[in-house]
Amino acid sequence: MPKIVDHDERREFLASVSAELIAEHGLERATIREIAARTGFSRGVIEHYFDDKDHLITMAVVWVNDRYIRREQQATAGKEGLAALAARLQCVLPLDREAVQEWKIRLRFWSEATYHEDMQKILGGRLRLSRERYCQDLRLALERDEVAAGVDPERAAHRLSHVISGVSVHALIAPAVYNRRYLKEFAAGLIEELRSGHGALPEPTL
Amino acid sequence: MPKIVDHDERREFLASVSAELIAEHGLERATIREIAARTGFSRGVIEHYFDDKDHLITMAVVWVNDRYIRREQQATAGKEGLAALAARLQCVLPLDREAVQEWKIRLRFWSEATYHEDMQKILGGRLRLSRERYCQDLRLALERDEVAAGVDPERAAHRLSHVISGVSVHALIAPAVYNRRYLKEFAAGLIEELRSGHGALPEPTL
Amino acid sequence: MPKIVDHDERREFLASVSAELIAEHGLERATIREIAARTGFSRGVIEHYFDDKDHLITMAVVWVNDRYIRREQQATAGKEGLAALAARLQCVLPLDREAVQEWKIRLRFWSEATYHEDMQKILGGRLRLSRERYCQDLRLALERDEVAAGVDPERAAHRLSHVISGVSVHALIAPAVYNRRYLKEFAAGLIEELRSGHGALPEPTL
Amino acid sequence: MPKIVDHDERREFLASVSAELIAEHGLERATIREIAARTGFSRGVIEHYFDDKDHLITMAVVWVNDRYIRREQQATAGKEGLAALAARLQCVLPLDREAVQEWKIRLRFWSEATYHEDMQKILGGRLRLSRERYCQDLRLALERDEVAAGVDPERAAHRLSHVISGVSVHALIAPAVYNRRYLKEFAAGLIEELRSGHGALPEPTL
DNA sequence: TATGAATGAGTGTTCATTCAT
DNA sequence: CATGAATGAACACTCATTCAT
Repeated sequence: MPKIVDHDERREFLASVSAELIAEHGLERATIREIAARTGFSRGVIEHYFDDKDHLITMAVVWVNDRYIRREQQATAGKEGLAALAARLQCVLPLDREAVQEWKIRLRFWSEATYHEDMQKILGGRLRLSRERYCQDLRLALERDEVAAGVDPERAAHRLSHVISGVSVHALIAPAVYNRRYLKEFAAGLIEELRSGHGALPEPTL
Repeated sequence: MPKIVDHDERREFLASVSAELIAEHGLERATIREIAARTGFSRGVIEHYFDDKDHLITMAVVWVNDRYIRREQQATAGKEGLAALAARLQCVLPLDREAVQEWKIRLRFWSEATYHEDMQKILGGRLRLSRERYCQDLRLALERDEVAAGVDPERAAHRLSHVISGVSVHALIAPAVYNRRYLKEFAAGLIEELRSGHGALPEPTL
Repeated sequence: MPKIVDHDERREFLASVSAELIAEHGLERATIREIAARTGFSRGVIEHYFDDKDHLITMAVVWVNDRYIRREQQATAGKEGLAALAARLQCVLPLDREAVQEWKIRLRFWSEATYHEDMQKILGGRLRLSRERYCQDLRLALERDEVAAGVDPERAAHRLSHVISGVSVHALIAPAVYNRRYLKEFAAGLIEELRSGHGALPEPTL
Repeated sequence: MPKIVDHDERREFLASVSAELIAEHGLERATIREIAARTGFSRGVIEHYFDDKDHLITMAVVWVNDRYIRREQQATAGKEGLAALAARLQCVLPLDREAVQEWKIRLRFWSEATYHEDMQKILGGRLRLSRERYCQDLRLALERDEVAAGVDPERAAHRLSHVISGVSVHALIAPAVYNRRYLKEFAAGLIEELRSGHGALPEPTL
């Protein structure tokens, strides 16, 4: 019998190393050679676990997202409404190594999605899902009177989604300005804004 | 008698074609070969105008930014305060081909800036400059009572910057959802919010 | 208790699948991986039955020839002279799937024999044997006055061998022209020619 | 100005070296690396002259055929009828190094044509053309009474084509038996047969 | 006996870059 | 000034083969 190897585990390991590499030095340096070198495996071993490089990269993207989702679920476990939303914010903003890594990778593949329709579908879908989670939190928060009555959960969720992406991306390219402290205050500000109803955006008068 | 060639013009032309290529098919396909083929120049001519590929790419980034700045200056000429801010929004949001192209390129190089310090410095600087322009608009708007008194121009400028980046990037990866109409309404909403003072963010209670 | 496996049978099976693959997609695609995938065996099992890939390929060639010989023996059983020769023709010409497969493989390995002496020895030997079978048929046919008296069996056998190879190979590369009907008429023509003595080649006047 | 290189000449040179390599060690060893090594160029140079390997190989095949056609034209210049046919035979049969080389390559690509439709079309077309040249010779020979009246030029041309391919291929795999002397006598026999009318094949009685 | 994990050589290809002309 | 010939490094990928289990 051959050496027993947990394929899924190994696949996950390789995907995680790929993700690390992408976050560290960019997608272009995430070559099979480099990944093999980092993992200590030979180049050929990767073909055992992935059809080709595309598959590997895709799995790296999936792995990063899965990790993020898991983190978010853990952080929001038992929470609802505004508390859950606050937890989500803590999770998604690039406040720790993992979240920073995730944003670097997200940024790279958002760029990729610009001219790859498949990627656009995947990443666009994820964007929608995360926005829907925000929306659900807001709806529950509204029911519980945790947020001002004037807040439109749909619009606010869109707005939150934008502002989170914006500030996170900015934190990557201007980390001195948009540092941990800034991000934390920013997150607190967002929550407070919803609570006070300042986030109840007026209908634009076109 | 040497052929008379306007070096700067040609350099700019080459940079513009590079930018086009990057926006169209990604940085990876913006090879010297492809640029040479598109411009009709020989591969060798490119090294005359650029030290190496990095230089060429950098100039493409510069070119895109210059074009954007020029557009913004044209759009805001003679305007001040909230009107200028509104004009800036119209300019920067991916509402037309040029702005979309710019965002595609920006997105790609923001990703690059993640692990290239030089690029981070350049792009971080630009981010600051554009934020300062927003801030200046807001200050003038405050003086003229175009925006609610409670608005903190600094904080609002940061916030604007984030939300603009966020919605623009989202428009690239989910163009069906964040389409032209959405963006236009969104821009109008932002202006209205400032005017009405809903954008006057409360201090977060940490 | 060890699993009981008929080694020869399995070896033959593997060889036959290899032959199939060679005929279908060429020698280059007859990889161990592909053979393993087609047979359902693991890659490793193949090395148990064959020293290396060369051995496997050689056995595929042997298998194809064996199959052909068996077919020819069946077809000529109880026949002698011109009747046997006609049967041989029906057997060897690419008139059915099996014969076509055989010719594809033969053609590929004749090419191989061009620069591999071992293969040349094997295939050259087979060529001689098949020619000798033709010759023997002709000798008997002469004894029985089935063919014209002037026919030199040696020379005619050589000639038959050439023309059979030629028309068969041509049928592979121009199947529209050299179709089943052509081949059948051609075979009949060859027999008729021997019968009538038109095949009694004059000595060349050098 | 760059070094001036005759592209066609260089392309032809590279194609000829490829053809040589194919004839010597088979298509599989005709790698770009090996070709580059033989020519003394670097690997990269080949991309200057050929789109990809397929192009290179195709040109090698074309080159071989062109050379053969040129040789045939030279040999048949000023000749007609049976004399031209005899000259063609001298040319095509593997009597010298060049013709042997051509047959080795032909054989390899005939095998390829077995499962590549494009190649089948090309090689099938060439087969037809060469047969038509035989046919034309025969028609003229008939007009001049160089061949027996009963000869059907169409049928004889097909037959010639087959037998030439057959004996040539056999000469490659059994060179000891089908040596130069055999081939020469064989060619003479073919001509004599046509002259004497023995080649006037009777209609098969199906 | 059988498996499949692991290896590493070899392939075509793309590319930035150098440099003689 | 400008060309494009030439180079060689790097890449993904395929494959036969080895070997511990």
